[in-house]
Amino acid sequence: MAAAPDDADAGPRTRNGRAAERVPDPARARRQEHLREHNLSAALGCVVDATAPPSRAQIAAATGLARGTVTGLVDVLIDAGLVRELDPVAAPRAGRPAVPLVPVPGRIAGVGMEVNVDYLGVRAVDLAGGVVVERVEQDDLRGADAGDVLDRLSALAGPVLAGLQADGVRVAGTALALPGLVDRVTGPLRVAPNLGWRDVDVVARLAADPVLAAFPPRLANEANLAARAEAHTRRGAGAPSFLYVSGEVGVGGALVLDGEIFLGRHGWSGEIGHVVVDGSAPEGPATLERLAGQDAIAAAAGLPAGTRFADLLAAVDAEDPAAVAAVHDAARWLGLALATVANVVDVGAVVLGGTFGQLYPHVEGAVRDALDAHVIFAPWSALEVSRARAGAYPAMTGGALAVLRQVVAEPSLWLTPS
Amino acid sequence: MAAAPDDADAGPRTRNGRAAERVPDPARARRQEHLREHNLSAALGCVVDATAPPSRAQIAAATGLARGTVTGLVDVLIDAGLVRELDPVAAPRAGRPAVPLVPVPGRIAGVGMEVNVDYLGVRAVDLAGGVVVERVEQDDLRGADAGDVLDRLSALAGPVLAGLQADGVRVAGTALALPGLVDRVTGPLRVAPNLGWRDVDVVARLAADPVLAAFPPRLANEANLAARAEAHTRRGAGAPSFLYVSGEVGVGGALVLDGEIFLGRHGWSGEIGHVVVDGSAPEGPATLERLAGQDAIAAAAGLPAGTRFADLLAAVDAEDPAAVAAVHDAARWLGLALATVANVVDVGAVVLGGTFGQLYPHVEGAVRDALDAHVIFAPWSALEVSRARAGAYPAMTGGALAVLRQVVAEPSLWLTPS
DNA sequence: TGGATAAATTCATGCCGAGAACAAATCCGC
DNA sequence: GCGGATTTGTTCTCGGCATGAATTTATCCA
Repeated sequence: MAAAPDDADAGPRTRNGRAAERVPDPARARRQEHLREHNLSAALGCVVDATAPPSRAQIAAATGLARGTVTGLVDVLIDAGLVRELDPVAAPRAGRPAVPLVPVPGRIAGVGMEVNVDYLGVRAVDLAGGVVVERVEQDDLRGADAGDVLDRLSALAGPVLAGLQADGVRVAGTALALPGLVDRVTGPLRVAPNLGWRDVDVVARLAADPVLAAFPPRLANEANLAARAEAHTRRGAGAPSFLYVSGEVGVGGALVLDGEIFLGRHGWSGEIGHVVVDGSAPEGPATLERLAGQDAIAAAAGLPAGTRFADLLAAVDAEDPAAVAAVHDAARWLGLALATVANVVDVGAVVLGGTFGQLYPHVEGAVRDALDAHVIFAPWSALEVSRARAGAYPAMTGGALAVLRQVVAEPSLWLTPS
Repeated sequence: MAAAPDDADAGPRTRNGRAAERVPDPARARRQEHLREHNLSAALGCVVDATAPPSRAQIAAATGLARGTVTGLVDVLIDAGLVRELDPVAAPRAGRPAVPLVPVPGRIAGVGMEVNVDYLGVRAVDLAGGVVVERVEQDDLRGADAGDVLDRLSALAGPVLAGLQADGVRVAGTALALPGLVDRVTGPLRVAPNLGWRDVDVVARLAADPVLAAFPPRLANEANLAARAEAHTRRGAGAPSFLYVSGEVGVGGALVLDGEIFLGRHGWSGEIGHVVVDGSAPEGPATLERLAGQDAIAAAAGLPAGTRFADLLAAVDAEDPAAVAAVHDAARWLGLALATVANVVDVGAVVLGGTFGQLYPHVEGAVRDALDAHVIFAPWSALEVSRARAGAYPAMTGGALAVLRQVVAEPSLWLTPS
């Protein structure tokens, strides 16, 4: 097990190969130097992930470190320009007021890019979680040439990166979300059915752009990154765990466990669209995507092939009986698939995003019913069902956050202001 | 060179009184001491998990620690009686011969117990992985009173525990495997359908036995523990990851990721028997267990209800056409369920245990076909399919190993020979 | 205004891993 | 058979770093 120099990966590996977490991971503190790194990471993580700016004392309490130790760690982070003090806030109690600590905004940014069926775009997020800049172009990219589209993405993202650097923002890296199967590191895109892409060396193509060449993107599945953004918005009371469903033209998904995306060997986990829910369908075993994908719903609703989602949504909101029934049917299949997954991974919540999020009022009931009926542990612990709250283009945000997570995981790489 | 100037740690290293005061342990006594604990654990883990006895130098290489550091760690483990040196083995190369290190056999044991539909038993395994003692009783326990069965288990396991202690074996703890839904720690058994149990406070009942009362068992699902044993036999080239299927009367399963059992929130993961594979079945959505459980196969084979598995196996081995067809059909459903799970968790291998292991030659083909056809990433990375190799009653072994894992995880608790 | 309370800092202490030097034990070529 | 090469294991010094107590700072409250 040598060093593993690929730090573009999903974080440092422990002896188990699992992604390292912030606080409760004893497996990483192997050497003395790693001890320091680990504690720096824990302190920075407290500041970055907190919903309210923590004081040094709160960091000490959260990490279990001595207060004096935290003082030293925070000094380092402040000197590096990663963290800044706010003015002390008078508390409604006796004692010296705490000094709130926040990530320095606009200092370090992660850049998330996305190519999807209907749009492509780029979004930069700083350590404080704020959107620094974003560009999105709407277009129907089904069947478009992969090279052309990637060149177009370069033209969009290159100036954004250049602009960030010109403004003195350090770019921590980039990530690219794609609606298909991509290897977890930087391997080629295997297949993106709804784009019509197959075996595309995305990174090489983007490297043709001189600016992007300096920031080779981590590739990831669109649903996985969207789930990361969702996990970010739901942090707070501990790291959330849920099953995320991202309906687009296809049906994607991701598994979030304790705030971490579960990637699996290659990063191909969460393909809930390929869950087989009807094994005795006349044309052969049918997957969820075939029964509840956008095209299937439109067809069942009596809408012409190639109907845009907006039209379907309009029909449903107008309470067109066929459309409502079609959505309800799809929701039932979705519920069955989710119940299946829940039985296998024992997760406590389901989050519906993408088109299913937009159709939420019309799918929630059927999904709940299916879960209650088919999840074996439902009588003791019912699954929570909710709607995605990460906002528009969550995969772009998720990609940026994935990059920023590297900064938090290894703060020592960012201590020298370059 | 063990021994050395013994005068042993007559006093616990007189840490200047600090040791005594550290006992309170505020939530998490952190860092510095955890570093030592972690490295001790890593060293012991190397010795325990290795397939060939490692030398100090190999431990240093595997953990990344300095050789001198490893010397110190190993000294502690040897003094504690957890590890022992073997005679140096002349190597076919230059250099001082390495001193192989092995766990001391028969010194510390984990005890795994199991209650299943057809038998109950207990097995003790020591740190070296050897079976110290075991007792199994065959009986049909379907519908038997839970209290009676647990008393019987007490009568079986109590003397085993007493005997171990009489022989000077330190019992690290006990685990109990059950064919049902149990909370991951020691919560009550929620439901074990094939035993006909529901909401049984297993731990309390076992505590009625004075010997067992001192070793309250960790409860776990039978398939989960069987998978742990399977992972143990498959260690070697790194920690294995696979999807384990345990066919008994029902169909259970477990997810093994990097050598660890994936438990989920409550320990209810892996219930592959409740995967919905035929959502449009006439009587309502059908689970894998309903279509490929033992009773379903027997019925499809034209055998009377309540047929014993041995009779089914005999019919299949005799190439009874109905039986072969029934098994093949079940295998197809199994393959669909496994493909579904693989699409969601991106794992690279499938291991068939329990009855599916015994039927392996008759199910392998259909399972492979289904996986190839329905796993989205199969064209790039086909799933390996293999048969369980952990031997008889794997859940008992897995339970014992689960207990021993605690010893490896926190060696400091076992340093004082008590 | 002084005491209580809490946050943050300072500092002496000691644990622990790193790394180098050294000792031990073997193989190999001459 | 002898010396050098090689690898394992031990010893020892050094320095990093967390710790915990004492101290300082800053506010609230009676």
